[in-house]
Amino acid sequence: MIDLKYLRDHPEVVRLSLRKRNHSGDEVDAVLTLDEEWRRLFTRQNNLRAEQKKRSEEIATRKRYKEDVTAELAEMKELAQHVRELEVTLKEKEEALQGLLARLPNLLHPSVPEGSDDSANLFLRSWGEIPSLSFTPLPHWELAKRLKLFDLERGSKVAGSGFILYTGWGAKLERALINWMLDFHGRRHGYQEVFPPFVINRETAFGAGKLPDFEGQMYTFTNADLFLNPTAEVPVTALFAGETLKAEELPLSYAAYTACFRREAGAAGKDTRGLLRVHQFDKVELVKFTRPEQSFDELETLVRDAEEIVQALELPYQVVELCGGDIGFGAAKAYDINVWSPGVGKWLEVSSCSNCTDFQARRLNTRFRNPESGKLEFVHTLNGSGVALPRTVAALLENHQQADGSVRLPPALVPYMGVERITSA
RNA sequence: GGAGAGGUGGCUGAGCGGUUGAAAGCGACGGUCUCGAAAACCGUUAAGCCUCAUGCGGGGCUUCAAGGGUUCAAAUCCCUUCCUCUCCGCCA
Repeated sequence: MIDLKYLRDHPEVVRLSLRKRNHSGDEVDAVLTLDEEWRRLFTRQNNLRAEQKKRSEEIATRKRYKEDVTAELAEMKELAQHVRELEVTLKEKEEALQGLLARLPNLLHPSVPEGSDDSANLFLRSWGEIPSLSFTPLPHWELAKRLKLFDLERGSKVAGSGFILYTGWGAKLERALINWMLDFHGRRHGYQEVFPPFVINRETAFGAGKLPDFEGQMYTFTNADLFLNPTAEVPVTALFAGETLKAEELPLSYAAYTACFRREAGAAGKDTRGLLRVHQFDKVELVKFTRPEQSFDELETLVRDAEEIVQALELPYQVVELCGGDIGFGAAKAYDINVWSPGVGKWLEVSSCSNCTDFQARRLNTRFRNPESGKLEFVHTLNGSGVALPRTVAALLENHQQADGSVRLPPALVPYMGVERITSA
């Protein structure tokens, strides 16, 4: 949520930020108009309530002296009715205003590049060499078939297309990667491990910015008002909703594994083969709660932490900064990590790291007391994949495939897998 | 799922429908005392919003799990929902 007061004082800044995101910016005027109406009504109601309270107290005193108050009670009845009516219209206005505000994306950091889609994302750096193989690299679904790593048909049979059944070494690799990533972030970068629920309620989904506009991307239940979690960012960011964190313990860093569920409605075809786009996937997510002045520095270390994962997996990657048109709803600034996939011949997004500034914290009401000012302030929240598994597995298989059809495992994974390579035997 | 108990400020915990935004205690902060500290004593100690002044600040409204209702007036009465605890049932 954007700060309404800020929007009032700096409508131009908000408008420009919206335009950078391919919005018209007219939302700002709608908010301002509604806000003015609301304030007018609010002041009126405020004054009426003050009168009501004052006269109620008078009635209380007069009754104590056994005076007759029937005339007053009649008048007050009318006043109470008036207040009630005003309350209803005020509430309508307020809900409309909140509705508009809840749909405004976060303010972009001024450094975010201009651009309407991912083609305008800014290349920052790359790491590793694209392997030059003596043979034609196979795509991961082909390797998986030969090595019996996952079974797309049977996954479809039990749940539907886009739900993967991992088998044998494929299943073990999935488990190994999860354990290794959690250990890695815990030991090397000091993230505290949490294992959140895989379902989230409405408040949590709203707080993270997934509602009201992205409800369609989540799986819902017919017999409970819950959602299957689309990313661990949602439950972990909401951990301290309504709480006040201690300034001295910030920044707080958490690493969480969850399965992630996404409807990906309408997505089918060439970009969705194998593990490229699925309805359920595993992900280790990194979440930070920071003081406002730290958050952009923390974003840099967050990306580096995620990069170390793909480095240890020996996967060539590039880091790009997302442009205004490609950046997520809650993010003020974001980076993607894309690994090279020789079998598919594409860069695959395996991580997205965002600074959501106070956008989610305001929705969730997660604050800290600033020791300098003594005031309560919203924390900043950050999240980043560290990293998402399916495309990482795809890139791992494709980059480390050998001429003999086996797949070499990077040293980091060997202790977790118990073997140095995956073979069909 | 059934039965019961309960949800009040940072915490513990009072609260006959009418100066109770809320006693008391603890904690925290400030002060007195002290060379310093402890103890003792004194004081301060919720948040959000609107508005005036915009330097401190002033005025008003809201908030006692959440939502609705009764009433001139609700922490207090009624209804619904959520959560916690105990017992039962079911279950890996």
